[in-house]
Amino acid sequence: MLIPGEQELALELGCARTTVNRALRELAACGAIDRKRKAGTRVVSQRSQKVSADIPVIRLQVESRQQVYSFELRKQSHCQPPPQVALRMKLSAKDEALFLRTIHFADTRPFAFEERWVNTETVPMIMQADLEQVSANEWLVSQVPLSHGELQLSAIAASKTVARTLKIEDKSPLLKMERLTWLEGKSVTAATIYHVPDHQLRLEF
Amino acid sequence: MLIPGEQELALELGCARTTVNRALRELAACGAIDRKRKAGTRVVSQRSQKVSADIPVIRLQVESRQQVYSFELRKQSHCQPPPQVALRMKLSAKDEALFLRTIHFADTRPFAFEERWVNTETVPMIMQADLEQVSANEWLVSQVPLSHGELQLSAIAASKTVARTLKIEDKSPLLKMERLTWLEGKSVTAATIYHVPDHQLRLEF
DNA sequence: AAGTGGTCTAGACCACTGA
DNA sequence: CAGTGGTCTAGACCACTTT
Repeated sequence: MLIPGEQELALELGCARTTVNRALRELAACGAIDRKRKAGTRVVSQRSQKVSADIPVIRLQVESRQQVYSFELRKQSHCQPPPQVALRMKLSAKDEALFLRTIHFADTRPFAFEERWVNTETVPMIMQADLEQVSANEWLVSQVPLSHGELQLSAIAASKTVARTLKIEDKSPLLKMERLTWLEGKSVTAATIYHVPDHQLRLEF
Repeated sequence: MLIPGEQELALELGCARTTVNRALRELAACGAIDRKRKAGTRVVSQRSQKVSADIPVIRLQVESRQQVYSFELRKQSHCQPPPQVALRMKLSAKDEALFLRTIHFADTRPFAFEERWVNTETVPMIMQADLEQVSANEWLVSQVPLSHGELQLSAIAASKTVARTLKIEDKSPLLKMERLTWLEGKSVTAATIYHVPDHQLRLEF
Protein backbone atom coordinates (compact mmCIF):
# COMPACT_ATOMS: atom_id res chain seq x y z
CA MET A 1 0.00 0.00 0.00
CA LEU A 2 1.46 3.26 -1.19
CA ILE A 3 1.22 6.31 1.02
CA PRO A 4 1.52 9.95 -0.07
CA GLY A 5 4.90 11.60 -0.51
CA GLU A 6 6.52 13.66 2.22
CA GLN A 7 5.61 16.98 0.68
CA GLU A 8 1.96 16.07 0.37
CA LEU A 9 1.78 14.69 3.90
CA ALA A 10 3.42 17.83 5.25
CA LEU A 11 0.71 19.94 3.62
CA GLU A 12 -2.04 17.63 4.79
CA LEU A 13 -0.79 17.59 8.36
CA GLY A 14 0.21 21.21 8.40
CA CYS A 15 3.78 20.68 9.43
CA ALA A 16 7.22 20.93 7.89
CA ARG A 17 8.50 18.27 5.55
CA THR A 18 11.46 17.74 7.88
CA THR A 19 9.05 16.59 10.53
CA VAL A 20 7.26 14.19 8.24
CA ASN A 21 10.60 12.91 7.07
CA ARG A 22 11.75 12.16 10.58
CA ALA A 23 8.55 10.37 11.46
CA LEU A 24 8.70 8.23 8.36
CA ARG A 25 12.39 7.54 8.86
CA GLU A 26 11.61 6.22 12.32
CA LEU A 27 8.78 4.07 11.05
CA ALA A 28 11.14 2.68 8.44
CA ALA A 29 13.66 1.89 11.17
CA CYS A 30 10.94 -0.08 12.98
CA GLY A 31 10.27 -1.97 9.79
CA ALA A 32 6.69 -0.76 9.46
CA ILE A 33 7.19 0.92 6.11
CA ASP A 34 9.51 0.52 3.21
CA ARG A 35 10.91 3.54 1.43
CA LYS A 36 12.54 3.94 -1.95
CA ARG A 37 13.52 7.06 -3.75
CA LYS A 38 11.21 7.89 -6.57
CA ALA A 39 9.18 4.75 -5.92
CA GLY A 40 7.65 6.21 -2.78
CA THR A 41 6.76 4.85 0.64
CA ARG A 42 4.84 1.64 1.15
CA VAL A 43 3.33 0.00 4.17
CA VAL A 44 5.02 -3.36 4.63
CA SER A 45 2.47 -6.10 4.21
CA GLN A 46 4.12 -9.17 5.68
CA ARG A 47 5.39 -7.44 8.74
CA SER A 48 7.82 -9.61 10.63
CA GLN A 49 8.50 -8.74 14.21
CA LYS A 50 11.65 -6.71 14.67
CA VAL A 51 13.29 -7.80 17.84
CA SER A 52 15.99 -5.79 19.45
CA ALA A 53 17.73 -6.52 22.67
CA ASP A 54 20.86 -6.05 24.66
CA ILE A 55 22.92 -9.12 25.15
CA PRO A 56 25.19 -8.25 28.01
CA VAL A 57 28.61 -9.58 28.82
CA ILE A 58 28.37 -12.85 30.74
CA ARG A 59 29.67 -11.28 33.93
CA LEU A 60 26.73 -8.89 33.98
CA GLN A 61 24.28 -11.68 33.28
CA VAL A 62 25.54 -13.48 36.34
CA GLU A 63 25.69 -10.40 38.52
CA SER A 64 22.17 -9.39 37.60
CA ARG A 65 21.10 -12.64 39.23
CA GLN A 66 22.79 -11.46 42.40
CA GLN A 67 25.45 -14.10 42.06
CA VAL A 68 29.21 -13.81 42.18
CA TYR A 69 30.92 -14.08 38.85
CA SER A 70 34.23 -15.74 38.18
CA PHE A 71 35.81 -17.53 35.29
CA GLU A 72 38.55 -19.98 34.56
CA LEU A 73 40.68 -19.91 31.46
CA ARG A 74 41.18 -23.57 30.68
CA LYS A 75 43.18 -23.28 27.55
CA GLN A 76 44.92 -20.56 25.62
CA SER A 77 46.90 -21.23 22.49
CA HIS A 78 47.82 -19.70 19.20
CA CYS A 79 47.27 -22.20 16.46
CA GLN A 80 45.51 -23.01 13.22
CA PRO A 81 41.76 -23.14 13.57
CA PRO A 82 39.87 -26.03 12.04
CA PRO A 83 38.85 -25.35 8.42
CA GLN A 84 35.22 -24.81 9.32
CA VAL A 85 36.11 -22.00 11.70
CA ALA A 86 38.70 -20.56 9.33
CA LEU A 87 36.07 -20.38 6.64
CA ARG A 88 33.56 -18.65 8.83
CA MET A 89 36.16 -16.13 9.92
CA LYS A 90 37.47 -15.66 6.40
CA LEU A 91 40.95 -16.79 7.39
CA SER A 92 43.22 -18.51 4.92
CA ALA A 93 44.14 -22.10 5.64
CA LYS A 94 47.56 -21.24 7.04
CA ASP A 95 46.54 -18.39 9.30
CA GLU A 96 46.76 -18.91 12.99
CA ALA A 97 44.37 -17.48 15.54
CA LEU A 98 44.08 -17.28 19.28
CA PHE A 99 42.04 -20.05 20.82
CA LEU A 100 40.48 -19.70 24.25
CA ARG A 101 38.46 -22.15 26.25
CA THR A 102 36.74 -20.61 29.24
CA ILE A 103 34.34 -21.70 31.92
CA HIS A 104 32.17 -19.03 33.45
CA PHE A 105 30.91 -19.50 36.99
CA ALA A 106 27.98 -18.13 38.96
CA ASP A 107 28.66 -18.58 42.67
CA THR A 108 31.14 -21.41 42.09
CA ARG A 109 28.64 -23.28 39.91
CA PRO A 110 29.41 -23.53 36.23
CA PHE A 111 27.22 -21.20 34.23
CA ALA A 112 28.51 -21.35 30.70
CA PHE A 113 31.22 -22.96 28.64
CA GLU A 114 32.87 -20.94 25.96
CA GLU A 115 35.16 -21.75 23.07
CA ARG A 116 36.45 -18.77 21.22
CA TRP A 117 38.72 -17.97 18.31
CA VAL A 118 40.14 -14.49 18.03
CA ASN A 119 41.57 -13.12 14.81
CA THR A 120 44.91 -11.72 15.92
CA GLU A 121 45.36 -10.01 12.59
CA THR A 122 42.38 -7.83 13.34
CA VAL A 123 43.02 -7.42 17.04
CA PRO A 124 46.77 -7.80 17.64
CA MET A 125 46.45 -5.92 20.91
CA ILE A 126 44.79 -8.89 22.55
CA MET A 127 48.13 -10.67 22.73
CA GLN A 128 49.19 -8.11 25.31
CA ALA A 129 46.05 -8.44 27.40
CA ASP A 130 46.03 -10.44 30.58
CA LEU A 131 43.15 -12.74 29.80
CA GLU A 132 43.35 -14.37 33.20
CA GLN A 133 42.17 -11.12 34.73
CA VAL A 134 39.57 -9.93 32.26
CA SER A 135 37.68 -12.43 30.14
CA ALA A 136 38.23 -12.21 26.40
CA ASN A 137 34.52 -11.58 26.07
CA GLU A 138 34.78 -8.45 28.14
CA TRP A 139 38.14 -7.34 26.80
CA LEU A 140 36.81 -7.42 23.27
CA VAL A 141 33.60 -5.61 24.09
CA SER A 142 35.44 -2.81 25.83
CA GLN A 143 38.40 -2.50 23.45
CA VAL A 144 37.05 -3.21 20.00
CA PRO A 145 34.55 -0.93 18.35
CA LEU A 146 32.87 -3.67 16.40
CA SER A 147 30.78 -2.83 13.47
CA HIS A 148 28.59 -5.80 12.83
CA GLY A 149 27.93 -9.36 13.79
CA GLU A 150 25.67 -12.31 13.82
CA LEU A 151 24.33 -14.65 16.41
CA GLN A 152 22.85 -18.11 16.08
CA LEU A 153 20.84 -19.82 18.73
CA SER A 154 19.94 -23.44 18.96
CA ALA A 155 19.21 -26.15 21.46
CA ILE A 156 21.54 -29.11 21.65
CA ALA A 157 22.15 -32.09 23.88
CA ALA A 158 25.24 -31.80 26.03
CA SER A 159 28.15 -33.91 24.85
CA LYS A 160 29.97 -35.91 27.48
CA THR A 161 32.82 -33.43 27.60
CA VAL A 162 30.62 -30.41 27.96
CA ALA A 163 28.39 -32.15 30.48
CA ARG A 164 31.38 -32.97 32.64
CA THR A 165 32.68 -29.44 32.36
CA LEU A 166 29.40 -27.84 33.31
CA LYS A 167 28.72 -30.50 35.93
CA ILE A 168 25.41 -31.44 34.47
CA GLU A 169 23.94 -34.66 33.23
CA ASP A 170 24.95 -36.11 29.95
CA LYS A 171 22.63 -35.05 27.13
CA SER A 172 21.06 -32.22 29.10
CA PRO A 173 19.50 -29.61 26.86
CA LEU A 174 21.83 -26.67 26.37
CA LEU A 175 21.29 -23.30 24.81
CA LYS A 176 24.03 -22.97 22.26
CA MET A 177 24.94 -19.51 21.10
CA GLU A 178 27.31 -18.93 18.24
CA ARG A 179 28.56 -15.42 17.75
CA LEU A 180 30.62 -14.07 14.91
CA THR A 181 31.69 -10.46 14.88
CA TRP A 182 33.20 -8.24 12.25
CA LEU A 183 35.16 -5.03 12.16
CA GLU A 184 35.13 -3.34 8.79
CA GLY A 185 34.97 -6.53 6.79
CA LYS A 186 37.54 -8.37 8.89
CA SER A 187 36.48 -11.03 11.36
CA VAL A 188 37.16 -10.28 15.00
CA THR A 189 36.07 -13.32 16.88
CA ALA A 190 33.98 -16.46 16.61
CA ALA A 191 32.63 -17.80 19.85
CA THR A 192 30.47 -20.72 20.80
CA ILE A 193 28.88 -20.49 24.19
CA TYR A 194 26.97 -23.30 25.86
CA HIS A 195 24.61 -22.16 28.59
CA VAL A 196 23.48 -24.45 31.37
CA PRO A 197 19.93 -25.79 31.23
CA ASP A 198 17.29 -23.39 32.53
CA HIS A 199 19.22 -20.43 31.28
CA GLN A 200 16.82 -17.96 29.72
CA LEU A 201 17.65 -15.40 27.14
CA ARG A 202 15.26 -12.48 27.17
CA LEU A 203 14.72 -10.22 24.20
CA GLU A 204 12.34 -7.33 23.73
CA PHE A 205 10.68 -5.64 20.84
CA MET B 1 33.14 9.70 29.58
CA LEU B 2 31.38 12.99 28.98
CA ILE B 3 31.43 14.48 25.51
CA PRO B 4 30.79 18.11 24.57
CA GLY B 5 27.28 19.47 24.14
CA GLU B 6 25.57 19.67 20.80
CA GLN B 7 26.16 23.38 20.38
CA GLU B 8 29.86 23.06 21.05
CA LEU B 9 30.23 20.08 18.75
CA ALA B 10 28.39 21.91 15.98
CA LEU B 11 30.86 24.77 16.25
CA GLU B 12 33.83 22.44 16.37
CA LEU B 13 32.69 20.45 13.36
CA GLY B 14 31.39 23.45 11.45
CA CYS B 15 27.90 22.15 10.94
CA ALA B 16 24.41 22.87 12.18
CA ARG B 17 23.29 21.72 15.61
CA THR B 18 20.45 19.80 13.95
CA THR B 19 23.02 17.66 12.20
CA VAL B 20 24.94 16.95 15.38
CA ASN B 21 21.67 16.17 17.11
CA ARG B 22 20.71 13.65 14.50
CA ALA B 23 24.07 11.94 14.60
CA LEU B 24 24.01 11.70 18.38
CA ARG B 25 20.41 10.51 18.36
CA GLU B 26 21.40 7.68 16.07
CA LEU B 27 24.37 6.76 18.22
CA ALA B 28 22.05 6.70 21.20
CA ALA B 29 19.69 4.39 19.33
CA CYS B 30 22.62 2.04 18.73
CA GLY B 31 23.36 2.13 22.43
CA ALA B 32 26.81 3.63 22.01
CA ILE B 33 26.06 6.75 24.03
CA ASP B 34 23.71 7.71 26.79
CA ARG B 35 22.01 11.07 26.78
CA LYS B 36 20.28 12.99 29.51
CA ARG B 37 18.99 16.50 29.52
CA LYS B 38 21.10 18.86 31.49
CA ALA B 39 23.45 16.03 32.42
CA GLY B 40 24.93 15.80 28.93
CA THR B 41 26.03 12.95 26.71
CA ARG B 42 28.23 10.11 27.87
CA VAL B 43 29.96 7.28 26.09
CA VAL B 44 28.55 4.06 27.46
CA SER B 45 31.32 2.15 29.18
CA GLN B 46 29.92 -1.35 29.52
CA ARG B 47 28.60 -1.57 26.04
CA SER B 48 26.27 -4.48 25.66
CA GLN B 49 25.62 -5.76 22.21
CA LYS B 50 22.40 -4.55 20.70
CA VAL B 51 20.93 -7.37 18.73
CA SER B 52 18.17 -6.95 16.26
CA ALA B 53 16.40 -9.46 14.11
CA ASP B 54 13.29 -10.16 12.22
CA ILE B 55 11.35 -13.04 13.59
CA PRO B 56 9.15 -13.99 10.73
CA VAL B 57 5.89 -15.81 10.79
CA ILE B 58 6.52 -19.55 10.97
CA ARG B 59 5.18 -20.09 7.49
CA LEU B 60 7.90 -17.88 6.07
CA GLN B 61 10.56 -19.64 8.10
CA VAL B 62 9.51 -22.90 6.56
CA GLU B 63 9.15 -21.55 3.06
CA SER B 64 12.57 -19.91 3.18
CA ARG B 65 13.93 -23.44 3.55
CA GLN B 66 12.20 -24.33 0.30
CA GLN B 67 9.77 -26.55 2.11
CA VAL B 68 6.01 -26.66 1.95
CA TYR B 69 4.26 -25.19 4.94
CA SER B 70 1.08 -26.46 6.50
CA PHE B 71 -0.41 -26.47 9.95
CA GLU B 72 -2.95 -28.32 11.96
CA LEU B 73 -5.15 -26.72 14.58
CA ARG B 74 -5.38 -29.39 17.23
CA LYS B 75 -7.46 -27.57 19.76
CA GLN B 76 -9.41 -24.36 19.96
CA SER B 77 -11.37 -23.35 22.99
CA HIS B 78 -12.45 -20.35 24.95
CA CYS B 79 -11.75 -20.90 28.59
CA GLN B 80 -9.98 -19.69 31.70
CA PRO B 81 -6.24 -19.72 31.35
CA PRO B 82 -4.15 -21.16 34.18
CA PRO B 83 -3.24 -18.57 36.80
CA GLN B 84 0.35 -18.36 35.65
CA VAL B 85 -0.71 -17.37 32.15
CA ALA B 86 -3.43 -15.05 33.42
CA LEU B 87 -0.85 -13.24 35.50
CA ARG B 88 1.56 -12.84 32.66
CA MET B 89 -1.22 -11.50 30.45
CA LYS B 90 -2.61 -9.28 33.18
CA LEU B 91 -5.97 -11.01 33.08
CA SER B 92 -8.12 -11.26 36.15
CA ALA B 93 -8.79 -14.73 37.52
CA LYS B 94 -12.23 -15.02 35.98
CA ASP B 95 -11.39 -13.77 32.50
CA GLU B 96 -11.50 -16.22 29.69
CA ALA B 97 -9.22 -16.27 26.72
CA LEU B 98 -8.87 -18.11 23.46
CA PHE B 99 -6.63 -21.14 23.61
CA LEU B 100 -5.06 -22.59 20.50
CA ARG B 101 -2.84 -25.60 20.08
CA THR B 102 -1.18 -25.81 16.71
CA ILE B 103 1.33 -28.01 14.98
CA HIS B 104 3.32 -26.47 12.19
CA PHE B 105 4.68 -28.69 9.45
CA ALA B 106 7.51 -28.41 6.98
CA ASP B 107 6.93 -30.84 4.13
CA THR B 108 4.65 -33.06 6.24
CA ARG B 109 7.27 -33.26 8.99
CA PRO B 110 6.45 -31.53 12.26
CA PHE B 111 8.42 -28.33 12.57
CA ALA B 112 7.10 -26.64 15.66
CA PHE B 113 4.50 -27.06 18.32
CA GLU B 114 2.64 -24.02 19.53
CA GLU B 115 0.37 -23.30 22.45
CA ARG B 116 -1.15 -19.88 22.40
CA TRP B 117 -3.52 -17.80 24.48
CA VAL B 118 -5.18 -14.83 22.87
CA ASN B 119 -6.75 -12.04 24.87
CA THR B 120 -10.17 -11.69 23.27
CA GLU B 121 -10.79 -8.48 25.16
CA THR B 122 -7.96 -6.86 23.26
CA VAL B 123 -8.59 -8.61 19.94
CA PRO B 124 -12.29 -9.48 19.77
CA MET B 125 -12.05 -9.68 16.00
CA ILE B 126 -10.16 -12.93 16.17
CA MET B 127 -13.36 -14.75 17.09
CA GLN B 128 -14.57 -14.09 13.58
CA ALA B 129 -11.39 -15.29 11.90
CA ASP B 130 -11.17 -18.69 10.32
CA LEU B 131 -8.15 -19.99 12.14
CA GLU B 132 -8.17 -23.23 10.19
CA GLN B 133 -7.25 -21.26 7.10
CA VAL B 134 -4.78 -18.74 8.45
CA SER B 135 -2.72 -19.55 11.53
CA ALA B 136 -3.32 -17.35 14.55
CA ASN B 137 0.32 -16.40 14.35
CA GLU B 138 -0.17 -14.94 10.92
CA TRP B 139 -3.60 -13.50 11.56
CA LEU B 140 -2.31 -11.57 14.53
CA VAL B 141 0.78 -10.27 12.77
CA SER B 142 -1.23 -9.01 9.85
CA GLN B 143 -4.20 -7.64 11.77
CA VAL B 144 -2.87 -6.29 15.03
CA PRO B 145 -0.54 -3.30 15.13
CA LEU B 146 1.29 -4.39 18.25
CA SER B 147 3.25 -1.91 20.21
CA HIS B 148 5.63 -3.92 22.27
CA GLY B 149 6.56 -7.39 23.31
CA GLU B 150 9.01 -9.73 24.89
CA LEU B 151 10.58 -12.99 23.95
CA GLN B 152 12.28 -15.61 26.09
CA LEU B 153 14.46 -18.33 24.73
CA SER B 154 15.61 -21.43 26.47
CA ALA B 155 16.59 -25.00 25.80
CA ILE B 156 14.49 -27.75 27.29
CA ALA B 157 14.15 -31.50 27.03
CA ALA B 158 11.08 -32.64 25.15
CA SER B 159 8.34 -33.98 27.36
CA LYS B 160 6.72 -37.22 26.27
CA THR B 161 3.69 -35.41 24.94
CA VAL B 162 5.65 -32.90 22.93
CA ALA B 163 8.04 -35.55 21.70
CA ARG B 164 5.18 -37.64 20.40
CA THR B 165 3.60 -34.61 18.78
CA LEU B 166 6.76 -33.55 17.02
CA LYS B 167 7.71 -37.14 16.23
CA ILE B 168 11.05 -36.90 17.87
CA GLU B 169 12.76 -38.81 20.60
CA ASP B 170 11.79 -38.33 24.16
CA LYS B 171 13.98 -35.74 25.90
CA SER B 172 15.36 -34.33 22.68
CA PRO B 173 16.68 -30.81 23.12
CA LEU B 174 14.11 -28.27 21.98
CA LEU B 175 14.37 -24.56 21.49
CA LYS B 176 11.55 -23.11 23.52
CA MET B 177 10.38 -19.65 22.63
CA GLU B 178 7.93 -17.77 24.78
CA ARG B 179 6.41 -14.67 23.31
CA LEU B 180 4.23 -12.13 24.99
CA THR B 181 2.93 -9.17 23.07
CA TRP B 182 1.18 -5.97 24.09
CA LEU B 183 -0.99 -3.37 22.50
CA GLU B 184 -1.13 -0.14 24.41
CA GLY B 185 -0.79 -1.70 27.83
CA LYS B 186 -3.17 -4.55 27.12
CA SER B 187 -1.88 -8.05 26.46
CA VAL B 188 -2.55 -9.45 23.03
CA THR B 189 -1.21 -12.95 23.07
CA ALA B 190 1.09 -15.28 24.95
CA ALA B 191 2.57 -18.08 22.92
CA THR B 192 4.95 -20.86 23.67
CA ILE B 193 6.57 -22.42 20.65
CA TYR B 194 8.74 -25.53 20.73
CA HIS B 195 11.03 -25.88 17.77
CA VAL B 196 12.38 -29.21 16.63
CA PRO B 197 16.01 -29.99 17.39
CA ASP B 198 18.51 -28.46 14.96
CA HIS B 199 16.34 -25.44 14.45
CA GLN B 200 18.49 -22.35 14.40
CA LEU B 201 17.45 -18.85 15.21
CA ARG B 202 19.61 -16.20 13.60
CA LEU B 203 19.99 -12.69 14.94
CA GLU B 204 22.16 -9.86 13.75
CA PHE B 205 23.71 -6.81 15.27
C1' DA C 1 13.62 13.73 -17.18
C1' DA C 2 11.15 14.10 -13.20
C1' DG C 3 9.82 12.98 -8.80
C1' DT C 4 11.05 10.85 -4.70
C1' DG C 5 13.47 10.43 -0.37
C1' DG C 6 18.14 11.86 2.00
C1' DT C 7 20.37 15.24 4.16
C1' DC C 8 21.73 19.61 5.57
C1' DT C 9 21.20 24.68 7.42
C1' DA C 10 20.07 28.41 10.58
C1' DG C 11 17.15 29.59 13.73
C1' DA C 12 13.58 28.98 17.33
C1' DC C 13 11.03 27.46 21.44
C1' DC C 14 10.28 24.10 24.82
C1' DA C 15 10.70 20.46 28.60
C1' DC C 16 13.12 18.24 31.49
C1' DT C 17 16.31 17.75 35.24
C1' DG C 18 20.63 18.13 37.78
C1' DA C 19 23.26 21.35 40.48
C1' DC D 1 17.25 28.17 37.69
C1' DA D 2 20.22 27.48 34.06
C1' DG D 3 21.90 24.33 30.73
C1' DT D 4 21.00 20.44 28.22
C1' DG D 5 18.77 17.68 24.81
C1' DG D 6 14.09 17.27 22.14
C1' DT D 7 11.66 18.91 18.63
C1' DC D 8 10.00 21.82 15.18
C1' DT D 9 10.19 25.23 10.97
C1' DA D 10 11.10 26.87 6.27
C1' DG D 11 14.01 26.45 2.95
C1' DA D 12 17.67 24.39 0.11
C1' DC D 13 20.40 21.16 -2.63
C1' DC D 14 21.43 16.56 -3.80
C1' DA D 15 21.28 11.49 -5.25
C1' DC D 16 19.00 7.94 -6.57
C1' DT D 17 15.75 5.37 -9.39
C1' DT D 18 11.86 4.58 -11.92
C1' DT D 19 9.34 5.84 -15.95
